[in-house]
Amino acid sequence: MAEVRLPDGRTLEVPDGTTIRAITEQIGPQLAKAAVAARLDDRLVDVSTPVAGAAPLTVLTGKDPEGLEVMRHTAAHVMAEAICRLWPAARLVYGPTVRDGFFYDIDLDEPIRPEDFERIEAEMDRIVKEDVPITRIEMTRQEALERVSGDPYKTDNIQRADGEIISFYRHGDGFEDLCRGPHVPSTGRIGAFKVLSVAGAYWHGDASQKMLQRVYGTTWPTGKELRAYLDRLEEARKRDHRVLGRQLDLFSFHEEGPGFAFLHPKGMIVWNEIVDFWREVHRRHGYQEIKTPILLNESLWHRSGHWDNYKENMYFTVVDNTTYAVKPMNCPGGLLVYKTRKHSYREFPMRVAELGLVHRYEASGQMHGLIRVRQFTQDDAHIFCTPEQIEPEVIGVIDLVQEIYRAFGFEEYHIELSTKPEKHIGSDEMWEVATRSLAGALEHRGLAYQVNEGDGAFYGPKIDFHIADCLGRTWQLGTIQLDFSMPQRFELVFTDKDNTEKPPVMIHRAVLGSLERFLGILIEHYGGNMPLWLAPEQVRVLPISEKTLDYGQEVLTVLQQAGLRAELDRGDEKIGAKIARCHGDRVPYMLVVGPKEAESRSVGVRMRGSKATQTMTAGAFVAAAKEKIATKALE
RNA sequence: GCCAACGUAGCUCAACGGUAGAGCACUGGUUUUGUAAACCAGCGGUUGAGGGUUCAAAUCCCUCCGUUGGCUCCA
Repeated sequence: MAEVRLPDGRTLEVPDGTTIRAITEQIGPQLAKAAVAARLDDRLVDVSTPVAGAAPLTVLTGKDPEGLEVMRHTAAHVMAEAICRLWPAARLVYGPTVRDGFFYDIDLDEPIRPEDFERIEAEMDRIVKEDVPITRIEMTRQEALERVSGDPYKTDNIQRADGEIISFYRHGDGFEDLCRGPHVPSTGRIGAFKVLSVAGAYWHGDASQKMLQRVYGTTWPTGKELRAYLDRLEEARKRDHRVLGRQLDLFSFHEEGPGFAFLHPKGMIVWNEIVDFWREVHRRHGYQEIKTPILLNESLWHRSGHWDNYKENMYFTVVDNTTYAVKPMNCPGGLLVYKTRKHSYREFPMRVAELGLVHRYEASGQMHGLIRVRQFTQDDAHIFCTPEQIEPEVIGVIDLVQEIYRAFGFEEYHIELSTKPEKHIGSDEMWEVATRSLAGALEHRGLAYQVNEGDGAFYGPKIDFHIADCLGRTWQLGTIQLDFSMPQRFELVFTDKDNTEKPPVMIHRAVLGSLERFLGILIEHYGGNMPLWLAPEQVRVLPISEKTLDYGQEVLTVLQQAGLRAELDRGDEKIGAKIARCHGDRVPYMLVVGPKEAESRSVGVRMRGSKATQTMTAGAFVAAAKEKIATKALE
């Protein structure tokens, strides 16, 4: 007899070899109908799996995250079959689930186009209606290799698979695919699906390999959930910083300068507020600030190693037969400043910041609004210190990063530690010491992090801070990079206690990363609704009619005298229209002034996003607003 | 850079072989308004650029530029 323990604590005794499906039938017809897969003894399995011995069993339905993932995985297979029916020449490569959906990589010379999606969905519908059982076939690795012989992709997949038992899944008569599983019991059980997009993807993510067609889709337990998901996507697009940037007149891009952002007056207000705050925090954390040139002689870049390691991302210009590079990084210039005089251990740690404008040539396909550009301002700093000071300094930077992110309301970010890449300078020993110090600092602060082997900068390992945009794509903001190489290349020294000259350790770090990117992420984070301290226009005075325009002007003067960024709506529209426009412009406060308010010398305060109004004196409003600004209230 | 799609008025979109149209914005006028968009009129386009096919091209074909979604690469 087998003994399965259910999540509610019950134990069921069934004969060995009883399938999970039979057990679900025993528990209840509802569950039997809803079951898509199961977790048996901590393994994800098909419901057709027989049980033996004693094991915990959790039956999964589309409501469980794991069950939904199984549905999505099966949906990928169903889509693959549909595509194979429509394009018999298609070769299947790899079809995993991703967040909120799945994709299948397909090798097919004829392009699959968005107008084909309906045909694919119709064919999938047919497969779903057929509702054929999905069965698992197991065999040895050798048998599996023979079964797929001639198919380079599946052969490769088998060679990469773990374990000696290789499984295939088959549904209907013809369709079979190499797969670890598990899958839902039949093709009728994949929920409400939609084919979303198609894009090129290199085999194994290697640009030297063939480009495959990656077809993306999603599926949800019910049509209602599918529609809710599509609505969410639609909503997310409204938060897109490129859309809001145009709508709110913050910035623009032009064909004349692809990848170079033009900041408009309102965008500059946000920018300057960020910079003011940044300077205040950095002064408090013991940073000095410098500014170095954008164009520097090519020879400097030979010395720094950028010529050998970064040339393809750099811009150059020739004047008087001399080649200058447009700086892609601020460090070499900062090192020239360091070398203008002797340094003592007493100055260390020396924290030198620079809001440096850098240019990096990015291939055309990777630009993305403000988030990925060819010219950006790094909130850079270089910390010169002794080896003993590395860990406390890195901890200090981590604390600084957390303080600044918190001020903007960023609670969700993740941390990555990147190690030695193939193309690098410096000895293996240096890399090891540097990498250990970074990990040590993270562990000291008890922060979880993910290791990216081989993803470091060419001069040292790094810690990166990543934040997601409106569509869930994550981007790197802050970074802490250790560098034992650059000081050697530039023969930097400091005089130590024992009166000998030694090379300092250099830490490159950025908190916001790129101001442009940060601004983009910030816009999406707030959906354009900037907190009061950042809002380009903080208050708008709305007269009920021209009759109270004069009083409105008076209130405006009070607001402006108090240092608030305020405007007066002089239009002759009705008050409802003026309010609607304020919402569109994302103005945090609306002050309605009509005859009543003029009479009592007050203002009717209405907050963005709310219907409630409150009457108070202009002075009381100013005091409350200034308090919010001073504390950088997030509302 | 690669794969696919897209590019029409300032913005959002329509017209899909027969000499470009709407809403919003903008300008002028009417209205003098009480809490999420009053009314009328006007202005506005060598349809991203260049070439080709055709009696005729926004529409079909080619090249380039830009943008979008991915891949690769990075802040």
